[in-house]
Amino acid sequence: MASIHDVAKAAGVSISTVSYALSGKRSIGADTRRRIDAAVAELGYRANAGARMLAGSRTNILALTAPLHEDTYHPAHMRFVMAVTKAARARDYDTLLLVQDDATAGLERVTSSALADGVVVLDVDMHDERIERLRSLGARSVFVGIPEDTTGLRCVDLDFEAAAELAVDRLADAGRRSIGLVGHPEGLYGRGSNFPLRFRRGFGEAVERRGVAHAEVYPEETRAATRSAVATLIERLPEFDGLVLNCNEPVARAILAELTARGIDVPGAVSVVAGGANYSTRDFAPPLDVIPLIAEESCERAVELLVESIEHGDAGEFVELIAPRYVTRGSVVARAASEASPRTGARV
Amino acid sequence: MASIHDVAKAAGVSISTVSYALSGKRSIGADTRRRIDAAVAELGYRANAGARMLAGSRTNILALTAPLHEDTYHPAHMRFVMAVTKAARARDYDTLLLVQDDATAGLERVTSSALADGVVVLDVDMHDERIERLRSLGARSVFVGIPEDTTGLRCVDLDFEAAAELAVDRLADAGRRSIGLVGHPEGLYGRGSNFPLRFRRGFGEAVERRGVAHAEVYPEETRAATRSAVATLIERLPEFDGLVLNCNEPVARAILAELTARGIDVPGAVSVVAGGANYSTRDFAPPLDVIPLIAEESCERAVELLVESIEHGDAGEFVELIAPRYVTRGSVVARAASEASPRTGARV
DNA sequence: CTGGGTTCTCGAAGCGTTTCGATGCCGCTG
DNA sequence: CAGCGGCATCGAAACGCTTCGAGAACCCAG
Repeated sequence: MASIHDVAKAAGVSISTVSYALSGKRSIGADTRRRIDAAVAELGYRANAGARMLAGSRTNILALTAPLHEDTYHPAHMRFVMAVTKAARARDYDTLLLVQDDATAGLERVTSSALADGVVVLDVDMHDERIERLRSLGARSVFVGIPEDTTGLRCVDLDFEAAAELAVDRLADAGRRSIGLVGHPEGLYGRGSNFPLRFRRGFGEAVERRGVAHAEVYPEETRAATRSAVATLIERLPEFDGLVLNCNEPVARAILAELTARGIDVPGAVSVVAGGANYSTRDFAPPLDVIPLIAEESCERAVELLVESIEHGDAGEFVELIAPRYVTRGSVVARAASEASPRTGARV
Repeated sequence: MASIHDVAKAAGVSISTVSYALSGKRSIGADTRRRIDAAVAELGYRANAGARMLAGSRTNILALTAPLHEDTYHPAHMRFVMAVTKAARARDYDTLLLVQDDATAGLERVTSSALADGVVVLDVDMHDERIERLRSLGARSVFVGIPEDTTGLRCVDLDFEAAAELAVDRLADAGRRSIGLVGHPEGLYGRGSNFPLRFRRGFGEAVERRGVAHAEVYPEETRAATRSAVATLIERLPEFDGLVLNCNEPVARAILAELTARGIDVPGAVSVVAGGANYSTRDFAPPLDVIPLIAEESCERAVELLVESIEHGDAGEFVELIAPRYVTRGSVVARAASEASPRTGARV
């Protein structure tokens, strides 16, 4: 493997000149630069990563801690992992994957051995054990998600509370007075996963503020569960006419199918909004209004901020919430004033 | 951050003694070892990764090239990524993720900069562009999957051909004479994804050998597609009485549901085997006989072989096929000899 | 012609490990 | 008691890069 030594020799210059030519940290004569570039190309030179880390005290590696839980929804999880990796590469960083038990234990390993310059934290719980670990290690990190106590942390995420409020507001604005929430499976809330809880909190505040009737269900991804979830909503909300979905794609589809099967017209009888959805609702029947959760967006921003802090050393804590965008696809319509019971009406 | 220097001073020994104590490559006096261990613990010492790479010319990092295609089935993909990462950690290796366009381009970067000691190749295509790249780089690698030309490569995977044959044989042994195959979506075969093709090849050979009627369908993951897939099988196979599934879980469930919806009795009228399935069939209705594809198994072995070659330098090419295991759950039963047309019979 | 800037290049000092010979010391054998 | 083999330890030389300080060459103003 060619070393910087070989390049220097081939170009007839010193090692340091090669280094400066490649890093661009000092000006280099045009001719010298040409000869160096030629030598690099010919030898296929690539700086040794270990040497570079040692001398430069920078690794150009980001650790990505992404634990996998029993109830993790793989497609979404994968999308975030990919998004972080892509964003890192765009800034010339590689990504080291920390999973399972190592998602926590590995943090110490990679940071205190200076294997990674920073850590991207995915799948954040409200009281995440990685927070303390990271704090005590003094490691540079960014959370994609907002835990309960953000003191000293840097966090980026979609503003799920605002997203939930936005969804409720749109439904309420359309005259919907009885709004259901289809959330994630119970377990997620139980273990403190941050975004379902934040969404639910926003939902609770919004229905309160708007003074609308409401009910929540948390179905698993099975046909039976989604079926009974719809039944529960109908039972608990006599005037059920609005629905906010904050669940994964298969559940969303199943809920919609169940409404259809019951002869409930969407959006006439029940208007529906998908909130914080990491999937497209364009090919749903009908297509749903949606407040999208775009993995690329959060992850891009998170990596950007992390890399900036690595390279320019500006620390400081912050919580950056990404404002929700509302995409209209026609699944929310004004409620016909005359209708006494929308569901009954729809059954005709 | 404490360096080996600090540890040496704290323990009152030389640097090299600390190094040998930690690596175990030379014997160390009991008392010295105790003092070193104490110093390490107290200082929270952890060897600098860059320095270790440079001096030891080993990084303890594996690159994992896992491109994501349009049609990638995320849960399965994720399972393999996780399995590789876990297996690597068990041997004290970290995993660097190479995705997207970087899945190929990144190979050169990480190997020629000596960032990784070896490469695990996932999601292998029959004519994979990474093969040539890896060959020309002379990089240590292991493929999880079997491409068309394996010259000079090391490959590990479930023996999908044998799995398909096993599935057909079991059905044929049970007297099934008209066997359908539900494969993956067309696109996968088109782009040359290796395992669906290998499974299909095995299926083709087996039905030929056993002299049974056969038909193949390749549904997408939509209700309409699975429905029409079943219709096609029935149409093409007048005596349709056996079915091999080599598709993803949602499709498998949908196919089964469709059979049920049509009043086709499983396993009586049509016996079913899931082949090369990366999901559990235990909670299917009915539970299916299965030849499982266990990500952990292939990935464990792949990493084991890769690490061994890194650490003991034994190169050499090989193709290691993991023998299929057949798990009986009762979805294959002997065909009643009297029945003329099993499907018709089942409808009663 | 001198002095002071630029601009480009170089040598050398690290960075924190691993690893290869020593070396000193011990107990044993002949 | 000399000589020898083993064990435990040490010093120093890499490993390949980055970066600092300095020097050479040149130009321009005074």
